[in-house]
Amino acid sequence: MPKFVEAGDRKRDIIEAAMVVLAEHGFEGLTLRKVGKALGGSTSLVTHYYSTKDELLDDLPGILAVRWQSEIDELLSAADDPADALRRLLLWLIPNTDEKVRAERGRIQFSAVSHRIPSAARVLDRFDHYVRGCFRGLLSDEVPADDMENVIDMLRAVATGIELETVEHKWSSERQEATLKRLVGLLLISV
Amino acid sequence: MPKFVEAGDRKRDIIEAAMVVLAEHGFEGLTLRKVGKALGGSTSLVTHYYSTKDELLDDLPGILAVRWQSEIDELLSAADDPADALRRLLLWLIPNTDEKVRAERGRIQFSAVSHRIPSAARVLDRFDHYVRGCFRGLLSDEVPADDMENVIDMLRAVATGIELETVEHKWSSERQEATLKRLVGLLLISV
DNA sequence: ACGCGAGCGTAACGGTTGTTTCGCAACGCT
DNA sequence: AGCGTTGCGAAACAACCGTTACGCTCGCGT
Repeated sequence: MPKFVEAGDRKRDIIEAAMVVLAEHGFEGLTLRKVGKALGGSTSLVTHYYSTKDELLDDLPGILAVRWQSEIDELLSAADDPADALRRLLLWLIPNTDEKVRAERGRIQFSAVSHRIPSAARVLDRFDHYVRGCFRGLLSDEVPADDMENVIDMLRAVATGIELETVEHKWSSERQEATLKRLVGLLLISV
Repeated sequence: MPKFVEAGDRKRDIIEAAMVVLAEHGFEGLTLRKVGKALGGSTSLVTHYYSTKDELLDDLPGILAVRWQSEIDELLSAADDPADALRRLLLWLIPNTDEKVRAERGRIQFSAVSHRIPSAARVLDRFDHYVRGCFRGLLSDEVPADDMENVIDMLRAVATGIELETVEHKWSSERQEATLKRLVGLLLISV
C-alpha cells in the first residue's frame, strides 16, 4: 500500500463530505462531483473507494448511525444520575446550535426519501430504536412498565416536533428549551 | 382564445400533478417530463403554461397553502364550539389516514429544501402563521395572553412531532391520537 | 535502486435534465 | 370560408449526471 492512506479513514472523510453536500443540496444535489470537490479533489477520489454511487448511499446511513450512537453513549456516560442523563439526552435531540441545525437538515433528507430508499428508512428506524432503548433504561424507576411505551412516544413526539419546527421556522435555542422543559415537566410529574 | 381552456384551471391541474409526482419521487424526481406524463401528455403541456421550471416551483407553494387553508376553514366552520374546533384542528394536523400520510410526505419535501428554495420556506411560514392564528382565536378564553405564544409553541411541537414520527416510523392512527390527546390534555389542564 | 501498484486527475461515454424550436391540429372571429 | 391564435406533441440543444478508461505520480517491498 503505497502513499499510506487508511481506507477506513478515507471512507469516513468521504461520508463526512457527502453529509455536508447532502445537508446543503439534498439528495437531488448529492453528486459525486460535488463530494469530490468538497474534499478538494475530483470524482475519482470518491469512485476509487466506492465503485458505485449506490454503494456510497448504502454505506452512509450505517456510518451515520454509528456516529450518532457513539455521541449519545459519550454523553450518557458523562451524566451524574439518570435524571441528569435524561436531561442531557433530550437536549442532544434538539438542534440548539448552528452546527446541529445543519446536521438536522441532513437528517430530514432521510425522512424525505424514507419511503422509497430502504436504507434511509433503516437508519431512521435503527436510531429511533436506540434512543427508545436509552429512554427505557433511564425511566425504568419512574414509569410503570405498562405505560412505558406511551410515555416514550410522547417524549419522542415532543423532541421530534421541536426539531422540525426549528428547521422549518428557525426557533431559537431558548424557545426550544422553554418548550421542551415545560412539556417534559408536565409529562413526568403526571406519571 | 380557441379551444377553450381556462388558464387558471389548467395551472391548477398542473400543480395537482406536480404534487403527486413530488410526493412520490421527491424534489429530485420532480421533472417536467414526469409531470407532463402524469397529465397524460408531454412536457410541452407544462412549459406552455410555465415558461420555466422555477416558475412552477414558485407557484406550487402558494396554491398549496390556499388549499390547506380552505380545508381548515371548512373544518372549523363545521365545529359546534371552540373546544370541538380545537379538537378537529389538532386531528387535522396529524396524518391519520393513508391519503394524509401521502400528503404529509409531500409537505416534508418542502421542509427538506426550505433553506435553499425560498418559496418552500415561504409556504411553510405562511401556513404556520395561519395555524397559529387559529389556535390564538380558539384559546383566547382559556389561556392568558402573556402565555399564549408559549402554549401555541407546545401545541405546534406536539402536532409536528407526531406528524414526523408517523412519516418516519409509520405510527398507527390510534398511536397518534393517544399521544396527542394525552399531551394536549396535560397541557390544557395546566394553564 | 527499481518496479509495481495505490491514489487520484483528465477525459470521454451514454443517459437524462430543462429549455427552445418547429409544426400542426383545433377552435373563435370577421 | 378563411385567418390568426392557442394548445400541445416531436425533436433537438447544451448542461449535467454516473460510470469507465487511461495516464501520471508517488512510495513501499525487494
